[in-house]
Amino acid sequence: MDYKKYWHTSSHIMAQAVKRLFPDVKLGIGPAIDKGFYYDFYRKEPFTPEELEMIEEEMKRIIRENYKIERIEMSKEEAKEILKNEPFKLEILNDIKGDIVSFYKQGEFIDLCEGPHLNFTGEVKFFKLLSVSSSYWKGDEKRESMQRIYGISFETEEELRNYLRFIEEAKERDHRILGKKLDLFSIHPEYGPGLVFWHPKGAIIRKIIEDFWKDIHLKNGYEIVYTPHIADISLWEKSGHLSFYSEYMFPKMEMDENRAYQLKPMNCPFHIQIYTSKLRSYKELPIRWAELGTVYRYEKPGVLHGILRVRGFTQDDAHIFCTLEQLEEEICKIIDLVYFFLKSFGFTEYRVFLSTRPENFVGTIENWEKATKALENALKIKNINYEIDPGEGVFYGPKIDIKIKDCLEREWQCSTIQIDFNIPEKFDIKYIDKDGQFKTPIMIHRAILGSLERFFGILIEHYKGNFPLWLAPEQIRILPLTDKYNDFCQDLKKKFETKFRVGIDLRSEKINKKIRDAEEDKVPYMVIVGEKEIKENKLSLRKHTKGMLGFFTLEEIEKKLNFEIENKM
RNA sequence: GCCCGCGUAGUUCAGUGGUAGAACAACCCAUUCGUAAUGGGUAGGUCGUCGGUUCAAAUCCGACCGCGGGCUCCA
Repeated sequence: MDYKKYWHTSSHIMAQAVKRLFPDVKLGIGPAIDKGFYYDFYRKEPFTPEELEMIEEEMKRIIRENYKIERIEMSKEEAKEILKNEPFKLEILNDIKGDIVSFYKQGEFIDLCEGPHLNFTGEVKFFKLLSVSSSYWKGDEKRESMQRIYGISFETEEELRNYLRFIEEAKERDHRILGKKLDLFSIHPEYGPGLVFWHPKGAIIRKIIEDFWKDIHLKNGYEIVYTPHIADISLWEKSGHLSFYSEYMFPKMEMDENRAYQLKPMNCPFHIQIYTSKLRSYKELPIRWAELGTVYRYEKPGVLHGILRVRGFTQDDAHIFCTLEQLEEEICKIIDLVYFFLKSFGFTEYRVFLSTRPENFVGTIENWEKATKALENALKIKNINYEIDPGEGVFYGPKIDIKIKDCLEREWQCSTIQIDFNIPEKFDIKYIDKDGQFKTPIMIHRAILGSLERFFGILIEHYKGNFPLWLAPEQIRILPLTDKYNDFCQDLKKKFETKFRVGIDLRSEKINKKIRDAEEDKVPYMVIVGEKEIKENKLSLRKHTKGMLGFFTLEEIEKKLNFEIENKM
């Protein structure tokens, strides 16, 4: 089923309804999007929920009236006459190349549009208008603010219901809500919007991720480095950040002795300093330096979002210094590492993008082509399907971006592999080659998880807070049936504690209440102890969301849990 | 940054000009129970901040800060 066409027609039906109800509203654009459709209208006031209902009713009428949808072609001159009262449409008309343009007409409504569309308005069966928001005309903040109405439509009522349920499901997974409920992190806007405070339960997950990350990097030919959070402003002048990145940088800190320091928005200039601390030989290359480097960027107020978009974050950064000949193999190795990490966290679906040379770039076209070729070859060697994003590379080099799909099929970009010709030249870094000549290495920037903050937010939503055992902050909670068994349970806790992260609920509550609270805290395993367990020397094991598993010995439980942890289940 | 909406107890929310409320959580007491909420009590709020209107402001108006939905941007 080609939903693009379906949704595009739905958006025209919505525009027709709006035009009938509010004739003064001017039309913008109304495309189908990944999931649904929208139409931008120019109007002073936003649409109210009541008006949305009116629009929905009118749309139902248009669908019932079942107009034939006709494609009409005409010259631009004729089109201008039809669109004389639609300033935004006229602007689009002027941008269109060629002399003939197409319109689509249904009933009294006609719209400049390339199509394609359905044949009749009655083919749209079930729809819902979802939200209203504003957007800039042509995405340009200097232009008019349009009112955008989003909607979704399907052929069957069931599909519509499923989609609405999906929206509800996504809300339940919201990392901002789960983060608060599960006591993982907080943000204190009065003391710093976009700055994340990791609570003990969130911090233990971060520690596990960091340890895993360091371990795997050391086993894969990387060396770990640490660099400062601030440096003299001159470093940022030299790197070029002050001229091309200053709008994202926190203001400099003026000091005495004529010095000013700058909080780092990126780690690369620091790694370069380590590189230049001595003379390098070709024998050392490739050099792979990794750092969980905390950077600060002054993101615009409106773009902050939970811990997915923040102002202080820790990148799982690495810089690889290598020769052009080594480039392809290094990229292959990075891709392997990316896939290994993503799989470990339960992400198995990816989309890969190769971004090529943008209009503004540094370096020679020859180098750009070599680097792009290297990225492309690596993808081919790895047999990876990829899409090309023409002109979307960073100004200093081409890149590969890997987007992961979470369990709701939502896409997130974490991993990025960027080739950089610029910075090695800016800092004039060299190595001595076989022939005794000084040469400039190529640098690769790469991040796998992206940032720990964003990745953690994605993980929370992906798992809905039900972390796999290896990540769960509290792996087991011991629930004594009554106070009588508290001492026994305290001893049991000591035994488990040598191998697992264990909690205990000693409140004089009923077992049902203790279970309910443990379930709500999303603790993977509950061990319930009463008369029976002590007598038979077996423990009652309950799994989160699954319920009672049966009776097991301490050893059996340890073995089972260890297996799950080792396999990251 | 722009458009719109919102800001009341730790949390979720009620309260539209006249003495600040509920539930959950916390604390205390009672209860000792077999796989998703035992009962009772106590404590907790300059109603985001500043200013204005008014005899009187959580409530009306303005500015600022922040949050949310989008736009733009991005790890």
